[in-house]
Amino acid sequence: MRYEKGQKATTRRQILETASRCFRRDGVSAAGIAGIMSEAGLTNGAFYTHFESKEELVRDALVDALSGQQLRLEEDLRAGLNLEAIIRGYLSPDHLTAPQIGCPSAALLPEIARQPEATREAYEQGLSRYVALLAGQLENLDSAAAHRRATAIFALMVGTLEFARAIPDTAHAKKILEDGIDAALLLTNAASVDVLRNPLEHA
Amino acid sequence: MRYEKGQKATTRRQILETASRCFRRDGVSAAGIAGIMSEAGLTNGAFYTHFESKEELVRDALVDALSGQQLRLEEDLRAGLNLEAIIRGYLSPDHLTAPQIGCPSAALLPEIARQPEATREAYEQGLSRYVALLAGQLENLDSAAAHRRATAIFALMVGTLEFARAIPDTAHAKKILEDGIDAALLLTNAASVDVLRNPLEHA
DNA sequence: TGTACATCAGTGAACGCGCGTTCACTGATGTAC
DNA sequence: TGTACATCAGTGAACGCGCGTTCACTGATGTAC
Repeated sequence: MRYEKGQKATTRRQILETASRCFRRDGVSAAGIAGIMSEAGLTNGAFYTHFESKEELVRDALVDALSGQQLRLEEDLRAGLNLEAIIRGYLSPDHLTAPQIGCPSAALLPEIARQPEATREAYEQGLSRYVALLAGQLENLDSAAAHRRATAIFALMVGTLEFARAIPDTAHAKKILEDGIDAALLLTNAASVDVLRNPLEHA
Repeated sequence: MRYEKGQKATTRRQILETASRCFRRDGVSAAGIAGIMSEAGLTNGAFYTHFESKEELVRDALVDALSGQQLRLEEDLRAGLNLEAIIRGYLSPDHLTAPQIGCPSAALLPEIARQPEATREAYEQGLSRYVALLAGQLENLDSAAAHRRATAIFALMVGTLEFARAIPDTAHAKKILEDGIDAALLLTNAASVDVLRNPLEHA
């Protein structure tokens, strides 16, 4: 059959979004083409009409997930949420239990480190953009320091969510999320290491 | 042939250590039994003399890697290293480029979250013991607060190392490690969130 | 001391299965006349 | 307006391959007599 104009682009979107979900849920190497295609409502053969290889799908799906995450953050900021609200949302029980639609970093980071260079470059760009958005919310630091601090805050958020997802004790997992929130807020509010080492000198 | 007494235990150790390296290097689902066995100098058939399944190997290899990490930390502390030195060692270029013999959390966390409950329970125990050791180094906080802070510091360390490993730009990766060190030290030295919010009140 | 046998860690081929990828084919729709 | 043909997204079987796992077999050594 011949399909309506735009049909191919729609299908590609569908595959991309399904793959992005499958990768975050099952891991990149554990998620197979046939499974992704069938979950997208298609058969395995159609895959190569849209992508050259699994490697290309991984890269495109990662880019898609990263830009989705960025867009959601931009919306949240436009809606007036402050950094504390962003952090609380990220380290929430909802995000804990929904890796398949959540942060691609928290779901895939060590596996991204094992991907080909092109994929890792795409990741680096997505990460930098996201960190830049967070850095813009740190008003008590100059631009360079804010970027450095935002990198660490996001690393803390990712590591905390990964811990909480890995352990089977749900109550303990939620406590870990709380610990992460407290420390992230501390990093958000602290002006510099020096202030902490000797608060009086900076009074 | 019949082997000397203790031969079987030695071989099991050899398989375990090889597997532990392969899992951290390639990921759990990407590392295969045949590859691990051949890297251990054996053939695939011998595997089931020592382990019931890949799942059991994963769990045992993870436990082994976690206890190895704990032992190394205990040695470092006995040798007089303080928390800052521990953090600098963890977020060092050497650790960045040697995931196969490094921290199992940084190499495997999202994949651990997808393992069967028994494996995740084993991970939770290993993590708790490690965090408890770190907490013991936070002298400016009471025991409960130290444990909570240590959890966050370790999450920051893990997240930072994962970021640095994922991005292909080595110079940028090393900057990220530095950002992680600064923030981790800040969390190490800060007494509480309140101090940071209003330093003067606590003078 | 010498010989026959039991032991069992390790070998290597084979099992069914799912992987990523290829390809001849289908068939509804757009286009040409 | 009606008909013949070209298009091409999608189908589904098949490719070689490696996966986790099984199993009949090997053969050096310990043990029994």
